[in-house]
Amino acid sequence: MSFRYFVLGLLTQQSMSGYDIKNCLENLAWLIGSPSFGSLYPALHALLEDGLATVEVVRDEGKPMRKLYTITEVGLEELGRWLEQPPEPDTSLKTFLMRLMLARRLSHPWLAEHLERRRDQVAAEYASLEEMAGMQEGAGCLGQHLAQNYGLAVARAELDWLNATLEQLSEPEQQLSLGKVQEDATLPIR
Amino acid sequence: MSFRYFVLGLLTQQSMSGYDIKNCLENLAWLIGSPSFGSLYPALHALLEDGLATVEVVRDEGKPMRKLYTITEVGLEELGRWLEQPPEPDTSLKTFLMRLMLARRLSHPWLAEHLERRRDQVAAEYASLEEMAGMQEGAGCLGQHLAQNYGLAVARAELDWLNATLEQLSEPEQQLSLGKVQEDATLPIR
DNA sequence: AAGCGCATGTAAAAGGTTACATGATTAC
DNA sequence: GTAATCATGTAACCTTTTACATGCGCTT
Repeated sequence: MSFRYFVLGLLTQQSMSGYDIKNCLENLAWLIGSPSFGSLYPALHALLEDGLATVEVVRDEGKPMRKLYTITEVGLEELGRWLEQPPEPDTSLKTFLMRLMLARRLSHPWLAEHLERRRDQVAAEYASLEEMAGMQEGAGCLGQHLAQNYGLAVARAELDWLNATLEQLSEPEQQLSLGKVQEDATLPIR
Repeated sequence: MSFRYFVLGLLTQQSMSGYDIKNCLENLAWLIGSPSFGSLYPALHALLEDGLATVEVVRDEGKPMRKLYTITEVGLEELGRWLEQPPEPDTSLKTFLMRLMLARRLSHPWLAEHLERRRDQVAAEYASLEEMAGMQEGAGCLGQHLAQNYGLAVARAELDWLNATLEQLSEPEQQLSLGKVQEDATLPIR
């Protein structure tokens, strides 16, 4: 399950509690989904058991107790292995974005490869949708026509973004126009 | 589970076997996913049990036996009920597209409402992503920056498409530029 | 006769959600 | 004192995938 690794990746940015993680994923639920506590807490327990993270009970005055999870060395290695896992023909936007979000831990060439892979996948989907649309040539019922158009529009937007970003990446002096980006910045938790 | 109703909806276009359905969804796996046989066949059995569909064993010469599923009157009613179900704050593109694909069975005003609902949802997500991006103002680490941009680009494309389509819908004489659309056209199965 | 594409199906396992249970603290 | 927010956790349930099992008919 990839959520497990994504959560592990989030811990590289900041030690967090289950509640923190939930809050920080809530904002992105649309893009990558947000797990329920019923799966999040067990996932954290599993990270502990596998030695990929450690806990520390924190007692801030005037606040309920929290359990801060921190990634371990072993966790970092395991995460690295997941991030650099080969091909994986996964068409899901979700998985792509989960890895993209952890880009800080990615080498520059790996990032480019990640984006290129996505571009190739989307391009293939785009072509197959176009072919489907061509096959029906004015036929095809309303719903399918609409759904195909929708899919084509989204795919086109993805391809444009990917191509533009890859181009920026290939100009090393530009650094993606992200000169101001702080390497240690974190997701807003609440 | 919405897949069940979607499968039922596909049967309104054509009587199909489980294998047919799988093939015809494979093309759209990118957009709405394709269930495995392990869930598809049981789903079809369930439709039978509930009287929403009937089977007929077909033996074409020189071919293995197939089970053709056909939607019943009761199935049509049940499907109608599902399609017209109220709000449902579902942000998933998948569910939206599943219903959109069955648009033929939707009344014109219902279709517009369906699109408007999606537009409102996407607009809300867009706003919240923009707000998040604003909060970080040049901060935020590379990955989050990229993921947010990606999400914004996709949302923008969706909004453009939805607005354009809604506009076309509001010009009744245009009929969505789909004058040639055949009401009885079907999805290509293989 | 071996292998492949068609075609259907089941059982075990994995993964997730829902609903529930608990408890501290703050605001009204 | 009671509702709301913070915070963690468990168990029952539902769904889905994975892996397996089966069999026809065509081609080599």
